[in-house]
Amino acid sequence: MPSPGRPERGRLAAESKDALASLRAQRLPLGWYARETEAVARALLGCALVHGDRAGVIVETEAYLGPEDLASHARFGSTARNAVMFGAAGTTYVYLCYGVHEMFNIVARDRREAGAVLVRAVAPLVGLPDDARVGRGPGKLTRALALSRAQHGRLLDGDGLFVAAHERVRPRDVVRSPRIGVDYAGAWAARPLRFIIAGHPAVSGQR
DNA sequence: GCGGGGATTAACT
DNA sequence: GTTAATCCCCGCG
Repeated sequence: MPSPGRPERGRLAAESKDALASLRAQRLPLGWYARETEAVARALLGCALVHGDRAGVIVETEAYLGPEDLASHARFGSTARNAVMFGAAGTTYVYLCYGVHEMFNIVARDRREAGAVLVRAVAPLVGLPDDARVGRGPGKLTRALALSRAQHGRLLDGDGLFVAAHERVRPRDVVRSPRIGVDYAGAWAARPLRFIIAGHPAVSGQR
């Protein structure tokens, strides 16, 4: 008999499978990302980020607007690393930060160039320990969801890696603030391009 | 090639 | 509050 704290393995797997199937049915089409970058960053809150058999609810994002945005990697124009930012909306942009952490971004823009949204935190949803800390922060979320540069440049239209509509977030629960860790960007550092679900335990910068 | 620095995190003092 | 870890990008010459 399985102990109360440790559900039987087959039952857990079946629940996860159902949850992932439901998410797949709610997958956002690529056209959804072809809008103003800020709007996408806001709308991603409450959506599920799914990779393989794991998923998290997005609770924190940042918008990087394009070459004119001095906090964005696009500020140097198109380079070997960031070229995908100048490509199709709905493409992943994954890079290594401080030689240690993988950062997961989604290209999101209308006609303007090179907009992208950094996903900074997720709450556990499927296949993750029920602990808000595992996805709290951009480097930790990629580890929790097993995302790395191996996923760089992929379109979010497959079954293995995608974003799905999940929870509706009320406007009054969304808070904007300056982006984290971009003090080098002059006036751009002060712009309120970070979006969080207010008070959510998985938002970074707590305890 | 070289040198400076980074969209972070955990472990210190 | 400070710092190490640790890789590779980018600008410049």
